[in-house]
Amino acid sequence: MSVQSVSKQTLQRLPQYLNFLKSMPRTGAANISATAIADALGLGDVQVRKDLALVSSGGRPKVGYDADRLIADLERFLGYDDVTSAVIVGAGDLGRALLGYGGFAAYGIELMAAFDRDAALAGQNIHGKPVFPAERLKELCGRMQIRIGIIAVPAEEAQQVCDALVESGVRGIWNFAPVNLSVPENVLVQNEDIAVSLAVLSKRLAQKLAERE
Amino acid sequence: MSVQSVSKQTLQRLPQYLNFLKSMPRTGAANISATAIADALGLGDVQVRKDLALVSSGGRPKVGYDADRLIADLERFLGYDDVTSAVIVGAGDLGRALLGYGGFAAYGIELMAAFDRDAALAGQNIHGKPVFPAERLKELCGRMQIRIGIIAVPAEEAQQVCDALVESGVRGIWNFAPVNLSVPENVLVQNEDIAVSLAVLSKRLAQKLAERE
DNA sequence: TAGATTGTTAATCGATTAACAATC
DNA sequence: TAGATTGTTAATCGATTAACAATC
Repeated sequence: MSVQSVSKQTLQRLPQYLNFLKSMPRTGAANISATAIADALGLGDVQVRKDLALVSSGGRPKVGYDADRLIADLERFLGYDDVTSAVIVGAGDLGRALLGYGGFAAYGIELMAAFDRDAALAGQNIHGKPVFPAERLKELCGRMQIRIGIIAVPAEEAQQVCDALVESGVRGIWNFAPVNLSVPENVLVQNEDIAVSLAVLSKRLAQKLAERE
Repeated sequence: MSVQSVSKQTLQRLPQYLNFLKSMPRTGAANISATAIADALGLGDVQVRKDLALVSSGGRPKVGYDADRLIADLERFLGYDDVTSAVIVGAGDLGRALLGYGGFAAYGIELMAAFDRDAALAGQNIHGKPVFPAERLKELCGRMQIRIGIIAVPAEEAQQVCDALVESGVRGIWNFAPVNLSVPENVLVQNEDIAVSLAVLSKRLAQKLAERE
């Protein structure tokens, strides 16, 4: 299947549409217009229409889009169909929160297990997923053909965990530790930096408060 | 103090620079060039220089920037100087993880307390911050002059929590629940959508894996 | 038919990159 | 002086918006 290319901005809006559509009360005839989506999310209607055109061809003049079909089209586009196995390393607060997040499936990511250094956690189930001791990481990731590793350990351990994941065949790393990981060229790293949002929030608020003066 | 305007893209890169500079080993003469930063973060050197020019005027030809001064300039620009009080609502896994995140201060956000519906949590300290029962939210937020509320409760409760925060005078809301909150016009909402990153990761990986075929 | 809505083509806007002058 | 680096001005690139035709 060809992977269509899509701009980063558009790609960031698509999950919002999906999210919004899923949260809509499903009452009877479930059609929705691009304009309604745009209003709800504070975007331009033309922009929404253009984004959706990349994903679905189900829009009908005067009627809008069939919500269920649009959800299905968005999920297909975003990867629902070809499932990738993932593990989380680090079963602390953040790791647990991620284990409890139910939305992975919609993006084609299947969370198989967690790993933790703490032997007391190993053997437990968290949100229905098994926790294994860190020593078994390489062995099990190799065996389970894990493609994505999610790093939720303290900054000091992140590089080491990253190396172990790469050795066991992981191709993509979602890094929640505030560190710049070094990886071989064929491995993809995506940094999840809470500080980015924090800065944006802080700045927007400062601007807003300043306006009012 | 005037709040300079800065593009969204630039604003998203500034915390990365700050992060990187802070994680650098501080060995002797601590100068760093825009090119070095760019290489480390996978950006263009001209872009880094242009971003930094908005924040600092400490760059010297041939020498680069003084790392400590650049850190200070970034923090000042990002709001370190004018501190805003915040609370977290919801002391579940995610709330706890946020309470343990030490980086708020660098962006001028001071985390005062957490609230939770669960009476058993109230009275405890988590990562050194007090947890109060949800019933006291309005009273205490009003009294403490809280400006930012961080919502880390399940989706079903988010709107209700949001309303309570707004009533008690909160001006900015950082929402981790996958819901579109409705707020009065003078309140700022920033949605933290893990699904956005997830989608980006999933798509980038699919593209990467497809390339190799 | 008239009105609402989609989808496309052209114009505008903004961000990135390239080229270059300034400086230590 | 020569080379490395900053910072600025102009050119390019890409994304958003506006205008409009198509359609139910």
